[in-house]
Amino acid sequence: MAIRIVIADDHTMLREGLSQALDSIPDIEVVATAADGRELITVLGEVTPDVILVDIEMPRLSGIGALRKLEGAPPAIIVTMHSEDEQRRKAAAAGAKGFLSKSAPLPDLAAAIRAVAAGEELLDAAATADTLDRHRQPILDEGAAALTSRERELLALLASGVSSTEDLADRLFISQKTVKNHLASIYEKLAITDRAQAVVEAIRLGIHR
Amino acid sequence: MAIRIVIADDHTMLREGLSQALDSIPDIEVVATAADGRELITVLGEVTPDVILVDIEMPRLSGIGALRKLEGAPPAIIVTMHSEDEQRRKAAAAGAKGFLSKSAPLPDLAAAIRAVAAGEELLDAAATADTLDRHRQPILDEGAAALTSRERELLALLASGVSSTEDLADRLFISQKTVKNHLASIYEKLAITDRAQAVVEAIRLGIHR
DNA sequence: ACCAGAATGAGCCGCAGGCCCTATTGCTGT
DNA sequence: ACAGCAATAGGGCCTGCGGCTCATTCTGGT
Repeated sequence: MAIRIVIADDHTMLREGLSQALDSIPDIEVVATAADGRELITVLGEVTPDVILVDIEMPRLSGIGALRKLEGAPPAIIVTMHSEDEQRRKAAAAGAKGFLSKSAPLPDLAAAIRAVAAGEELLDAAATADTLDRHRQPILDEGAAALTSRERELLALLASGVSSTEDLADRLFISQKTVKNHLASIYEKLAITDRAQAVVEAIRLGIHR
Repeated sequence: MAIRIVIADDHTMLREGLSQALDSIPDIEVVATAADGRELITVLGEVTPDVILVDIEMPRLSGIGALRKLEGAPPAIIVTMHSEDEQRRKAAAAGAKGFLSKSAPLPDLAAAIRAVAAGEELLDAAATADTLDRHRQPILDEGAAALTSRERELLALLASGVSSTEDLADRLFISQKTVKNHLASIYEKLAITDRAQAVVEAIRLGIHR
């Protein structure tokens, strides 16, 4: 269901941070990480993700170097510090399907992952913005996409710790009956049975605040 | 309660990624981020965190440059790409209280934040490992720290979507009665009243799997 | 003009969940 | 030897929650 990705970067803070951030996006799942090119090659022998994110500058074996050795590997997005045209050219030559600066906002990265997973390319700097826009929306599972705005509000409140029917009703300025009706509707759409599971789903789907 | 921090780094992926990762640590709260030195100075005029994480290389105004201008600012940890002694010296001269490589593991960063928040310094490379070890443990609030291992197990199951007493009992190989007793004990310790709130707390405290 | 769906509200009912109390066993630290 | 606590289990009580059905109003799309 979710797009499975592997992240390769030698800086643990970026690697782990990005890993958690992307994992919290409902249609993206980080299945493994690697600290350098060789580790990436090893990891790709064990798991088969849909997309790989690769830093250029890494010890032992660079991202570009790893890509050259990886024939028939999953589509790669090169993530780099300084986005110079020279590097973009090298990345394309090494077989990368996408190219993005580390200064790019997270929603852009998510969109890039979806685009590449869908078979598109993000190499031409001029066309990138347009391609990204076409993949802005997260691919939610059926039920989650069917939630109405009021249902999302209620879910967000639940996920913030407001659990009783009375409190929910007060916060939303509606009757307790309506709260229960909304909840029943949420349960049906998300295929769950109670508030505890609703909180789990709300957080998994990133429905907060 | 939690240690309030601000993150300054020009690479959005590291900034946002780290922000989410650190925010998920129960005793750390990211209150703001900045994309360069000048933004950092502006931000510090609006919020007063306990610790600031500062990258060295940033456009417009570098981390070191910003620190020099910030007299009486919160204690800073310099986070850098290449941890050379030369930079470490400059950071110390600019008034930084800590110095850490971006290749450092996240638990080390969390420990460094706790150490600096507690008034310690992490400038001497030789003493760093030792200081970090003294701050490995997250400062949980009273209730959370008082949870027993069995209670944590139960909470983790709850947070994974197992919500009914029956299912919980089956998974833990205990009677439904005992499940209810454990839950009651959890409610008391965390000052909550039901399973939905328990899930919220479990995830906030990072009790998963 | 019409229909589908969102948002609101209600009644009814059965059971699970939360609350209070008690009890036994086994481990740990003093 | 003893106190304290974790982990286990049971009984009773009562309310809130979830399931089922129905009704009204307003909006947006065809």
